[in-house]
Amino acid sequence: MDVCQEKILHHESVQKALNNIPDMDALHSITGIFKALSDPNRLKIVFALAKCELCVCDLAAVCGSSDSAVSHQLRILRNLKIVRYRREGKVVFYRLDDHHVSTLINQTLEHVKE
Amino acid sequence: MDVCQEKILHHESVQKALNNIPDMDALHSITGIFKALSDPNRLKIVFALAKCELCVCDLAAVCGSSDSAVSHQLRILRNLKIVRYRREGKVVFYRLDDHHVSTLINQTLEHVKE
DNA sequence: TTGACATATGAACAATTGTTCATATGTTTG
DNA sequence: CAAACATATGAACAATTGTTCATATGTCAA
Repeated sequence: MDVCQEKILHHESVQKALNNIPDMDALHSITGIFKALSDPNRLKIVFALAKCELCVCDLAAVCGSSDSAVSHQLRILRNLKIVRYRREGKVVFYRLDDHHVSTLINQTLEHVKE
Repeated sequence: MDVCQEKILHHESVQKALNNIPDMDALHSITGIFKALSDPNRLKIVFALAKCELCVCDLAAVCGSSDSAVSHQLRILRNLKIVRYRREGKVVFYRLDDHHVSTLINQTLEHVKE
């Protein structure tokens, strides 16, 4: 009812805005990244891995949560190509997939500090 | 049980990682920003406002959702200092509070494109 | 003041999320 | 091969989230 087009107050601006909005696919890719970084434990994982390579139970110690919980979180980060891993015997080492993400969180740190 | 300290495999790395993790307050400030940007409609709002100032019902048209829903979302963005507003008569115009956020989403766009 | 309009907000409900627990997979060592 | 260990995963449950609906606030014009 109030989604009705007749109600738009500033047509040209709305049109300009609409042109600037990425398509649904891109939109969901971006929200995926942000959602991944919106959980304190996952963010801890990323901050930790920004410093050095760590295995699952190291990360569990860092986060103060269980191996299982961390493993679930790591899968999410893996699927989004935020982290990659390398197996060495029984141990699986995780690290950041690229430096984009550290840049991202550092930039957000700046925003927050003000 | 598996949070036990004895299980840590790489003590020095864990220590180094722990030193790199911001305190809880900073951590929650950052996750707050990311959480805000992790909703498709809020992200649309931010992309829209990156282009020009818009009122609530313009934004509703852009997002394809109700005025009320948009207003609720705008409060979240307002509380996080992501957007600011200006009243002109009956109409309230929103715009981005600073350019940090547009930088942030554009950077994420880059990450996603690869 | 009254009515119309733009926006804001509280309550409630459905959908999503993160954890735990149990169990499975994969790897090394005896 | 079996046992021990590191990690992964599915199901289920509690907590959080985004929307809708009803109503409230604030502003303008008559």
